[in-house]
Amino acid sequence: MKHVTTRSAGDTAWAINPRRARDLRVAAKATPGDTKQHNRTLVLQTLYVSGPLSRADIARATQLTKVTVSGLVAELISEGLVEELGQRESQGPGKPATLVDLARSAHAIVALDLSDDKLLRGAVIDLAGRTHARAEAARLDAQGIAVTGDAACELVIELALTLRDASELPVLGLGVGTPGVVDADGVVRVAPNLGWEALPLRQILTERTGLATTIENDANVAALAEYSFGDTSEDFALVRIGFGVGAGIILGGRSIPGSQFASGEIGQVMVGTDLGIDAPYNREQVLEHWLSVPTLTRALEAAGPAGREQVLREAGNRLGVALAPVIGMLNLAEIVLSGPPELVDGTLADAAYEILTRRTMPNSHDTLVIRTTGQGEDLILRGAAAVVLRERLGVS
Amino acid sequence: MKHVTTRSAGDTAWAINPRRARDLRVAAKATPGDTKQHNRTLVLQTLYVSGPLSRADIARATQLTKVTVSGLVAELISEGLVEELGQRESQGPGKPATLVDLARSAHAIVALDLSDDKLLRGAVIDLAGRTHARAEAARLDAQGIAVTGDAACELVIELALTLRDASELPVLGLGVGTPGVVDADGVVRVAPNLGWEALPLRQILTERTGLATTIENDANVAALAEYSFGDTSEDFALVRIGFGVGAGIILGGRSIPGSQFASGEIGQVMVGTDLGIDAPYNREQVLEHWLSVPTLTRALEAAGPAGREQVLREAGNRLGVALAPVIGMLNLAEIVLSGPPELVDGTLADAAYEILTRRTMPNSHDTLVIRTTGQGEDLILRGAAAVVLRERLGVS
DNA sequence: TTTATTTAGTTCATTAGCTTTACTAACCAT
DNA sequence: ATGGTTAGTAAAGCTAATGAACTAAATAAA
Repeated sequence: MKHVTTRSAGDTAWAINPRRARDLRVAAKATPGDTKQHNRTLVLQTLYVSGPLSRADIARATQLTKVTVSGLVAELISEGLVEELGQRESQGPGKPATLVDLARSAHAIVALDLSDDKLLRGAVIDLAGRTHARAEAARLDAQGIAVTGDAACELVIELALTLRDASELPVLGLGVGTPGVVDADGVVRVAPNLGWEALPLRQILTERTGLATTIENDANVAALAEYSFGDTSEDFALVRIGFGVGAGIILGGRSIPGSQFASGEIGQVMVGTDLGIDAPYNREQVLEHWLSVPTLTRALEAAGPAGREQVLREAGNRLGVALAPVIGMLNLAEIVLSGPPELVDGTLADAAYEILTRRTMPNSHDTLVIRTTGQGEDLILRGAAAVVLRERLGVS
Repeated sequence: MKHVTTRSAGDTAWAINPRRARDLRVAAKATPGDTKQHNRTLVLQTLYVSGPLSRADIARATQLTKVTVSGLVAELISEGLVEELGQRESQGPGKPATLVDLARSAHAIVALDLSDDKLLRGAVIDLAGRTHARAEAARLDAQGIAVTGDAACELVIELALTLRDASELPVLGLGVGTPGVVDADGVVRVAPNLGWEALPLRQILTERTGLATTIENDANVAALAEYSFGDTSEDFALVRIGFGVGAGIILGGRSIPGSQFASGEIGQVMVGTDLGIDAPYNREQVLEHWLSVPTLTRALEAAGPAGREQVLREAGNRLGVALAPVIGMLNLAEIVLSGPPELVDGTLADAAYEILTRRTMPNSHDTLVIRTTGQGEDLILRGAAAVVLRERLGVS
């Protein structure tokens, strides 16, 4: 029934993953200053999420003492990040509270969206999410061809400068959502669409604009926007259907960058086994072949009005097939689709959902939600702004 | 070329994700005590991965001052977690260093592996990874049928008690790797194989054994074992081929639990589109149909020696098809396979790799490594021990 | 009208923890 | 011996959070 053996120790000690030792160098010590930083951010975050509050409210919400909160708030006020709003009209006994809030209209963020192949877009957005100015720059040259490489980079710099100068508010930072692979240092490792390779965009923009700059992949910032301003859960993927197809992934409330900063590259994966299970890589069998805006548009034109449903259904089906293993693997709660509503909404999304339920077991999909984004046109701009909020204020 | 508009603010403020406000309740304030806890863990972690060191070495490695390190080390020594090893023979001028190290042979962990359908396994393992005792309990009743439900639970408790009592060292904690879905409170939400549903296993074991207990899914602890003691990167998935097929995922060095604590359920996902793209869910088309040990064994018997390669190749192919979207999506650096070596090693792994390279774009797979685990039979036991180390010492 | 109660926010002394500076201990080399 | 080097400790100081006591300003009750 039961079998017990006692051995002399010393046979098979384990070895510790050598790469972990290296990581340790990164693990930082903590100081009292870190404690303060943490609590400061906690206060900011509380205000950010829960609107105007009294110091006492903040103390209750954060579990910090009134004394500590008063000190932190005073500091934040002196930095201009928080402002007093006057007294709350008293409701019940006790001294009336003085309300404080993030100075939402006192700072702005410059956000850029480089995801479109024809038009670079940008905006000045304040901390309340209000747009104060917009600017666009056509990516086309005199011959009507999209500019790339250094010329495109110059266009981006110009756009950033224009918006920086258009802002009447002090600018907290510059956030950029760009297609391509962006590493943790803000270097665009590769962005075929823009003709960039190993372009240190963050450094360039920081130098040229004087603004604290953050660069991230467009699908990632889109996911962050959805997470910050949508009604998402903590585990979801946003699939962006545009010139290409890419995804941004949030797990446990954290953005997933991938080992090579190339997460979300779902568009280039083969879908289905139409050509046999061991068929070689074939561009006609990758997800983008069915799902990108250019190919979808072409297919819809070719099919005519009668074939429209069929084309959209096929696209949704393929998306479902591609996502099924991801859903099973990650136990996602939600898939958010972003793309032209007339293409994505309805049939396409429905078909994807149906295929997902057909290809994964109920456990994996019975709480799954699939829906389209409610953030509209400004998804990327908002995401770029959210990235700056996260980096500069620890708020998100 | 460029088009700038300045709007009055106030048009479209963003709304903050309402679920975030709720999460805030979890976000905790920091106190000076947290700082100390952090640094204490940092010292432990440093000793854990870098072997015996002098106090001065630790100070250099952690960036803490010698004074702080001396204080923390003194405390850890008084708790019995760290011990002085005597002087290092001097090499060069200066006072010779006194070496200290984790008291690796002074504490033990009781680890249980419930993943096998016939045999519950357990061991007493010290902090160096040496096995001090082993015990097993057959899951079969008098009729030779695997016990489930409460009877299985009793068997687990007995096994834990046996090992606890067999340990001559003080026991730091009890770690359990079990099949099924386990939530953050150590409740087994569902484990069909063991006939458990909503079983508060952690609570039960804590009460019955008096040991600090941690329960996690078997594939997750396997991944953690590989991450702790293998030579993995920070972004990988471990695919466990056993009675079923499940996976554990580590991204950025963190374990991914999934929104419903059910990550890694890759075995129940349909693979390929043999029956058409919109075929209904079919157990004959899910990954486990080709890849689990029982089905593989059966297929190999049916095929005979001549068909062996073909069967293994097909299984590897299916695994590759299922993993391709996951690889593209997560940009994993590595896939680790765990299962009977005679089945998994070689043809199966090779086929999976080849399919992966055929179904994902080079960017996604050109640095991808696929290999089998080097942790052997004790993978789950080691993982269960690693979980306890992580929970109790913050070390991993 | 006066008094008690309640809530907001501040002042002050205390505690916890890390750091700097200064020191002793112990070793090597000249 | 003496100077230089490294390990480790002691004492004082700085930062940050805390608890107790206090003031301020309102409502409710007597």
